[in-house]
This record gives sequence, structure tokens and C-alpha cells, in this order.
Amino acid sequence: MLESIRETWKNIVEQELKAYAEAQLGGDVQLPEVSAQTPPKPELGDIAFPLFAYAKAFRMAPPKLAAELKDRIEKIESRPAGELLVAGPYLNVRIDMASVATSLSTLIAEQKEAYGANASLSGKRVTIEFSCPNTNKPLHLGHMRNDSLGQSVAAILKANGADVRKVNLINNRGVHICKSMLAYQKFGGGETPESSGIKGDHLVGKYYVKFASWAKEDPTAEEQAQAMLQKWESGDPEVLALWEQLNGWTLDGLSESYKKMGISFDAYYYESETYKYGKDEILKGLEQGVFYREEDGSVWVDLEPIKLDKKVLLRKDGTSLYMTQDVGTAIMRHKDWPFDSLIYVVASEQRYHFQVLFYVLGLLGYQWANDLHHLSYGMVNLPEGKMKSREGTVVDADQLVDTLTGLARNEIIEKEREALVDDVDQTSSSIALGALNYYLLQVTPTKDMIFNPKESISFNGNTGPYLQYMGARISSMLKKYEDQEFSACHSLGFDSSLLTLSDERELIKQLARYPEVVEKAGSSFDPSLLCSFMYDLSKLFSRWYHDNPVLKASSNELIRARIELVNMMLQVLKNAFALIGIPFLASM
RNA sequence: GCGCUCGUAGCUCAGCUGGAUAGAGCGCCGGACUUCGAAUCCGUAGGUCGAAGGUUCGAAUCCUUCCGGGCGCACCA
Repeated sequence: MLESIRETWKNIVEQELKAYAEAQLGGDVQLPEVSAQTPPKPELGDIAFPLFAYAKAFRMAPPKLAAELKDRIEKIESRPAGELLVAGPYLNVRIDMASVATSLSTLIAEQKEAYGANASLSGKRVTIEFSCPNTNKPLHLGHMRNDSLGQSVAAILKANGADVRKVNLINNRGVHICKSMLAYQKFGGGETPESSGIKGDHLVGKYYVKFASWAKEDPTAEEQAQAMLQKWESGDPEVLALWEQLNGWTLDGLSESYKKMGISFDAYYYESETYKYGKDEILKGLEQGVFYREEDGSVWVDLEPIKLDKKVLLRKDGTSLYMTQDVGTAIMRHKDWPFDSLIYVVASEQRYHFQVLFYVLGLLGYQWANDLHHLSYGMVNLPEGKMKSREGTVVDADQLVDTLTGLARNEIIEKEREALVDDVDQTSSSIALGALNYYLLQVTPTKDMIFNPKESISFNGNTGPYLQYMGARISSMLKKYEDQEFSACHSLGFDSSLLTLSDERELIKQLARYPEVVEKAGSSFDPSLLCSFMYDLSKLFSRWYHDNPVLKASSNELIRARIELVNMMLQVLKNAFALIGIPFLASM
């Protein structure tokens, strides 16, 4: 909505500038393109047109030109509502916010939870892969950034009209998986999640750690693990049974964690099934002549065209590699569900891998290879430095969620709000989730981030719970508004002209901006844009709300008008929450 | 060594396609609860935007060089 108003004004300025140039300078003068910007302060208006660039052509100081343009535009009778103001070298426009508010309230009332959604990716099928855990240990903080990002970006793309399929690839084979199996076989003593009371993924993780310490004492440990892998590959029934048992435990544990964290998938792939894929594809490529064979029989791709080296795609013994697998898996997925675009949410350390993968898929001639993305995210570090599993500084996901939940619960009890919230446990974990997702999504994905446990458990300031708190207060107010004492307001219409405060104008503007932010977050795969937007919006709202009475406003008409603003606020809050994994709470 | 990436307030982060005195949060100091939920709000202090050049009317933003972090450069996944 704001977008189109901005465009309209921009066209007018452009047109008048051109007309003025013709009148003043004659002939066809080439003018730089008009740029429409946002003034730094609300008092300066809503749209700004800097005129520096035209000073030379007109041989006129920008402020004079601004005044001249203002006069000319004000003579246009069909110009849109709004006010022009000259601010030094800028020609600014103050939008008629009352009419924006009127159409916005109609729009939001109509669209409800769909407000903000747009059709920019309509008709597009997108597969997004994320999480991809190993089955030898529980999830840690690093996975959580991945999961939050994947879940959020998937939701954002849907809001942009895409048909999205979320897939998870379970890394359930390989020597690292055998290590936990081997340690369990040797030291497990038949322990099970039931007998030990330990969650399945943590139980298996315990033996993965156990392997490491055992391997320090017994130099044959690594060999034994390799031997077990061989047995697994040859289908040894005993090994397979053990493998299935432990994998089952881990997967049960992981799905419990996913559930707790609000993560879900449309399809699961298992490496045990996909690891042989890709070989045929590579051989096909060899026939097509896009790859070549070395003397020893191995197959390679030359990456010179993308300014990289060379890469092996098949070993000399004909077995496949990580790259081979990923080529095969991508093609397989496209057969399963033909997509236009495929997104991999994977840490930035694998940039090179994906550069090669995408290039190889392109060489194989697949149309969809043009729309592959590596949503590369930075590492999650601790204030002390990197997380190191060997030093035990890895932050466990389940534990973190539990800690946060406990803190939220304490907070509810301390503030004596148990009666306010209907389910203390449910509310606590929702707050924990909101805190975590917001903390993890707040930072631009590509950047490394520091996870400060102390800060992450804070519920004040720029945090998820701060946003949730706004939602709760608004809900509480709207509930009061339903009371009999406001019945006189209920029958009134919304008079947007009563919302004249500067904060009200800013709020309306921000609410109207929401769809643009959703679109931008989608095109750049960046939930952090929504986080900033939400924080700005909430901050604006709390100040307004703190300073100005709503239910106790001076007239019924004003109450009604402000309630409309509050209603819009609540809807946008809810809609955005859904995109960044913050549970909405009517009370907390 | 080569490639990618980042370097903004004490700390964690914003800063849109270059534009009007560089913004938040936390922390520090100081204010505001007979008033719609104080998990809130307001104010003070705090920055030569890693450094130096360059392009431009105008640079945190674009280009070059340098310095300093991180990551990658396996017939591992």
C-alpha cells in the first residue's frame, strides 16, 4: 500500500522535473533517475526526494529547486492527498495517513491471518532441506540455528505464495555412527532408554562420547569401527539389528526435541538409502562428456570455468563420495516432487561443496539447477570462543530449552501470574521457545554469532518474550473492551481522522509496511528482517500505549479509533510471530 | 600460500538500491506504578563506522591496498 503511494509520488516528481527541465533548458535533457527515500525523522514527512543530483543540470541550488517543484506539483489538481514540504535540499511528502489507516483497517479485517502474505512466489515449488542430524548424538545449539532458520524461511516462503516442501536428511550411516554402536556393544550392558530413563538420543550420544575415551586407551578402536562399517555395508544381520535399535532410539529422541521446538518436516530422507545414489548420474555425465576419467579410473569434473580446481566424483574403485550422493539425492528429490527451486540450509563452512554441487547439476543439464540456493549461515560461538565437543562446551539443545522453560516458570510464579495463565507449563515453554527462536533469528544468517547464555535467558529488551508480552497486554486490553461498559463504542464506525498523534502516524505506517518486509525477507531468505521490523513496531507501540490511554481516551469515538489501531497491531503481531517461530500468548 | 567472509558504542547486533546530526538492546547512572499488565516506559553518558587512499555534489555503504578475526582449499561426511 505504501509502496504504491510512494510510486505515485515518485512518478509525479519525475514528471514535473522533466517538464520543468524542458521549460527551463529546452530540448531533451538527460536527468538522473529520481530516488525516493525515507526521511530520518517523522517531522520531515514520509517520503523524501533528494534533489542534489539535479543542481548541476538546472544550475540551481537544490532548496530552490525543491521549492519550485513544490509549487508546480501543488498546481496539479489530480494529485493524491498529502502535503508537500521543502526541507533543505529535499522535497518531502507527508502522506495522508488517515486514508491509509482506513484502507489498512479494511484490508486487515478482510485478510486476517493472511495479511502480509503476497503472491511474489506464487506457483513456485520450493524444496527446503534443513536440520540433517547425525543419529549418534542429540541436537546442540548449532543445530538449533539451522532448525530455526529452516523452519522460519519455509514459513516465510509460504507467505510469499510458494508451495514449500520441508525435507530432512538423516545421516544415519557411516563410521561415526558405528562408533556409538561399537561402544554400546562393548559397554552398554543392555541398557535401554526405558531401563536407564535417559532420552534415546542422549543415551546413544553417551556411547559416542564413550567411544572417544575408549579410543584413547585402545589404539584398535578406530579399526574396529571401520570393521563394523564393513559389516554394516555387507548386511551383517547382527550389526544391522544393533544399528536399527540405536537409530530408533535416537530418532525417537530427536522427534521429541523437534516437537518441543516447533520444528516439522514434510518428508524424511535417510542416508542409508541415499548413499548409493548419484553414481549413474555421474556416469551419464561422463558419456555426455561433461566429466572426464583419469587413468586410474576415477571420474572428475573440471571446475576451471567457475575458477576452482578439480573435483573427484567417483573413486577409482567406482564407489561414490559425499558429492556423488548429493548429486543423486537432489535428482531423486526432484523426481519425488518436481520443484522449481531447492534450498539447502547448511553452515557456511560448506560453501565450496555447494558451489561445486550446483555447478555439477548444471552440467548434467537439469533445468532446475539454475535455482539452487545454499542458505549459508555462520557459526554459533560462545563468549569464551568456539564450542568444542571434546572440551564439553557444547550447548545441548534439550537442556537449553529446559533451562529457559524453568526460568520462565519462575518468572510467572514470582510475579504471581499463575492464575492469569491457564497452563503454566505450556506458557513457560512457549516463552522459552519465543526467546530462543528470536535470539537465533535476530542475527543476519550469514554472520557468525555469539550465543551468550546469560543474555539469551533475559526476557527484557530486544527479545522474543518482549514481543510476546506486547501480545499479552494487547489481548488483555481487547478483552476488557468486550465488556458491557464499552458497548457504546462497539456500534461506532472507525474514524481514522482521530488518529493524529505522531506515534499513531508512525504506527500506521509501520503496520502498512509489513507486507513489504515479508516479501523482502522471502527474497533474501532472511528472517532477521522480520525480527527487526517486529521489534521496531513493538517499541513504537509500547511507547504510544504507555503515553496514551486507549480504553480511557477522552471520547467514545477516540476509544473506538484507537481500538482499531490496537486490533491491527495484534493481527500483525500474530502473523509475524508465525513466521519467526514465536508462540502467541494471550496471557503470560 | 590461494579462495570466501566478516571488522559499526564496554558487550551483542541494526543501518534499505551511496544521501539530511550513525541507531537499538544489554550493561552503567538517573527518573516514572492511587492510571488500560512495570516481563513496561523515559532520560544521561558512550562511536575519528579496523587503517590508508580513490570514485562522487555526498561514502559505514562502491573500488584498491594494508591490518586483524573466522571458514574453506580430502578418492571424509
